[in-house]
Amino acid sequence: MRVETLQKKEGLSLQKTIISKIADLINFKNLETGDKLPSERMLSEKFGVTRSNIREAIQKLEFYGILESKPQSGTFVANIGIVAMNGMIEDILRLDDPDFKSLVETRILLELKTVRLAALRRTEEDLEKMKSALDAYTAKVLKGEDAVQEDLLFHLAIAKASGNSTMNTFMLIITPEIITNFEKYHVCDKGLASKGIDEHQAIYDAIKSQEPKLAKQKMKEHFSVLYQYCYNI
Amino acid sequence: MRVETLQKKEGLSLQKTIISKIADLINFKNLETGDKLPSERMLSEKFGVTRSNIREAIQKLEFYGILESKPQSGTFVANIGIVAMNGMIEDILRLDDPDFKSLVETRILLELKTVRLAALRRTEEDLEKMKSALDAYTAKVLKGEDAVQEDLLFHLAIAKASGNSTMNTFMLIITPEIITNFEKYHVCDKGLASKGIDEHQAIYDAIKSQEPKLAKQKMKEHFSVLYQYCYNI
DNA sequence: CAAACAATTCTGGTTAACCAATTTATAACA
DNA sequence: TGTTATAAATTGGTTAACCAGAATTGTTTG
Repeated sequence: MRVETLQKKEGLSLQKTIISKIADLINFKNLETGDKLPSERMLSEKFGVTRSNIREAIQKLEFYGILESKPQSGTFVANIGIVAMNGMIEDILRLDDPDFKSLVETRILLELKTVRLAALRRTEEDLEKMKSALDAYTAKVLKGEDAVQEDLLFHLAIAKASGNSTMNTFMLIITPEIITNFEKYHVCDKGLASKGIDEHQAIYDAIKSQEPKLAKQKMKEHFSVLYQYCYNI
Repeated sequence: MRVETLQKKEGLSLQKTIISKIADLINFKNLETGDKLPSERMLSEKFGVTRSNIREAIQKLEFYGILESKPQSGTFVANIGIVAMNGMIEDILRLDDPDFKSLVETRILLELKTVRLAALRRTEEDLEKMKSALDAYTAKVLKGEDAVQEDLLFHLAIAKASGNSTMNTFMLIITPEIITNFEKYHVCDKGLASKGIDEHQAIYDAIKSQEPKLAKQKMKEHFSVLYQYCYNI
């Protein structure tokens, strides 16, 4: 276990080293938007690491939109400028793993927005999805079973109904970590389950009747426990 | 170009097919949290695709926290339950590429929060970072040059100062796309550049003097043009 | 001298063989 | 029979060879 973690950290810091070296290279050689990077093979030799290491680093920089790989051609500096690139790489290198409070804080922010948008934009199909998720949640709770998953599926259905694909994606990204941490820390109290049903129902009704402010208000009430966790403790 | 796009789409739909098949497999075999998936080799044979394809699909599901690969052991269903998994996979499969308006809408939401948090939590070091980004932006604008990058670096510095690593990451994710689309659609008007300096300065001052509400208000004013683009046009 | 063509080199992507660690099966011993 | 020790098979990860296509260079021809 300790070895695995260590290796992972070593691997991560190796990747960071490579990213940093690539950034240095771009700066030192004054590469500009659209210029071609040295080939992966050349970089791997130059830095004394394997081509796989280089590829991983490049792929990460590609994910953040800094580089762009074209098959059978080369890897190029994307059309964000050098200044932005340097700033972003600096940020990427110092990125910490998200802590749970950051996650919750972000979730609350996102959901207060998605629920408002959902109330404005939801289609009939969206309503059906939310309804079935809500029913599944209610059924589980009434049986006295754990319903964290169904809970979050209802919230994801709202995100979907918001019509904002970026927020939908972000909700998908943070949801699994929320689930695991919820179970780990036992944040949610089972005694509040039946209360949860009413709250969900109220949110659903507000979305159905297309009242954005009411929907946001109901969501806020639903999050009151989370608020406490996030800011009071 | 058309061929490349087509191939990419084919590759993407192939991946979606595989993801879908993996989900079917988990459901059909009633695999539960912690259970082991068939080996990559077996899956590749079963689905009639290469192991690389399988690995990519698994990695994507790993990114969303649905699966978990352990070296020299196997790939396992993560400890989010089956119900949540099915819901999430459904969402993942239908995820569209984010449109620009979603992006802008999300950016506005994030920044109105990060600027508030930054006003509350900023350290002296954060202030220095923001100041230097601000100076770089001002200098460029006064020289009459394009300063989209410096602009966004200032905003990223604010995200950093918010102390919320999740929001910081999300800002990093959407920033490159914002930059390229800004340049493509010429959303920002150069005539407004000097106005931008004042607005940035006002935001910085509010953060420095730790006035969250004022900071949010100033950011809102700064975004007025974006608001118009996002909701009026 | 310039333009068109051909062959060679170089590119990122892909595939298959390899590796070390793990798990399982087998056997030997108490 | 139960337990431990050992060997064989299986795992995800890694590496290196391979591929098709793009880019470049060199040659030839008008």
